[in-house]
Amino acid sequence: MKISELARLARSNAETIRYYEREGLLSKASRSESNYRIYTAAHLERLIFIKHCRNLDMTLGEIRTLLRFKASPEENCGEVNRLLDEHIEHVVRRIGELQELERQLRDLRECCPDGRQAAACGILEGLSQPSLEKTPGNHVPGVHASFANNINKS
Amino acid sequence: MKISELARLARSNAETIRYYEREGLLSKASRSESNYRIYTAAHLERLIFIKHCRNLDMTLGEIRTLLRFKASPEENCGEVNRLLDEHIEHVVRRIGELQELERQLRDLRECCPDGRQAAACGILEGLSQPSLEKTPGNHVPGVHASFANNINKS
DNA sequence: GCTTGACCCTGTAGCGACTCAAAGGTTTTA
DNA sequence: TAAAACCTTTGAGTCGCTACAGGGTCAAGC
Ligand SMILES: [Zn+2]
Ligand SMILES: [Zn+2]
Ligand SMILES: [Zn+2]
Ligand SMILES: [Zn+2]
Repeated sequence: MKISELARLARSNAETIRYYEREGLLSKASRSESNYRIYTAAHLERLIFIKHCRNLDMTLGEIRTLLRFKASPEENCGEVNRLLDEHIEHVVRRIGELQELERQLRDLRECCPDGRQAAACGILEGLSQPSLEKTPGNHVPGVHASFANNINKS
Repeated sequence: MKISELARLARSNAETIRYYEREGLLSKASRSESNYRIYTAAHLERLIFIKHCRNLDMTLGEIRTLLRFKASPEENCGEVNRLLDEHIEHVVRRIGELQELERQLRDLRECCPDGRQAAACGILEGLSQPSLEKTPGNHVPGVHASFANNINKS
């Protein structure tokens, strides 16, 4: 099959598939006479696997590790289980950060229940106070970014 | 003061400050004879405001809006309050997505409580099943990315 | 006076995981 | 036969920084 059919079957899209090939997640497809990529059922299976992992918010690095284990079925899967445990920890930690964030935001929101002049807005005022800085290791964009981003000193 | 002192006082760093200037969040500093940026207390105040907003995981776009209101104190702050409500919604939605993710990950983890051969690993097997696709609008990297990213068709 | 080191500047590239568009080649359909 | 619908490569854009590289400036110590 050609790339757009593979994309349709995996509910992915062609550009993502080419990207995965560049990144080495998907092995290079064979080519037709006119240089079109030709895929097999094995490619589809692998792409679906990747998609499931991405649905679970794993990084491509984590997925690469899982794929290595899929490729060597005789090895012990302890590392797979450990990877999943760690990833669960990534998600749990991020949930905690966001819950703390929600608390802070709701506190702030209560500073201005009604519409006033901006000069008297409790929210703008609250954001100007130096007291808000207590947040520990937050403002993390993604589930993983808490580790990548927090190499800042702050 | 020069840029690194501003950075120290705001617990930020010089490169970020220059980036904010490029992005128009911080007004251009005046320059010394030797072309160094020279900052005032007003810059510090504004930078601290920005930092608080970032600590609350707002985007630079959201922050830009808030800064506009700070700059025009006679306007009604209803839009500020609305922006905050929407941002709280961003966070709440992301928490929900991540909780669903955590459930799915824990389900998957239970498929392989012990270390086996990778060929028999319940996790690798679970990820290969086509059943996992139920997740609705997920695999979203950040609090906001759920809106930016989900313009994909999937 | 001279060197060292700590600053400062601009400009560019990189991160992750794509997404989009340009500019062209091929295949299918009307 | 011509238009539409594919396919190809390449390069740039997203977000919020961070990290160079390759320079200029400045204060202190010798
Ligand atoms: Zn993870
Ligand atoms: Zn208000
Ligand atoms: Zn928001
Ligand atoms: Zn296992």
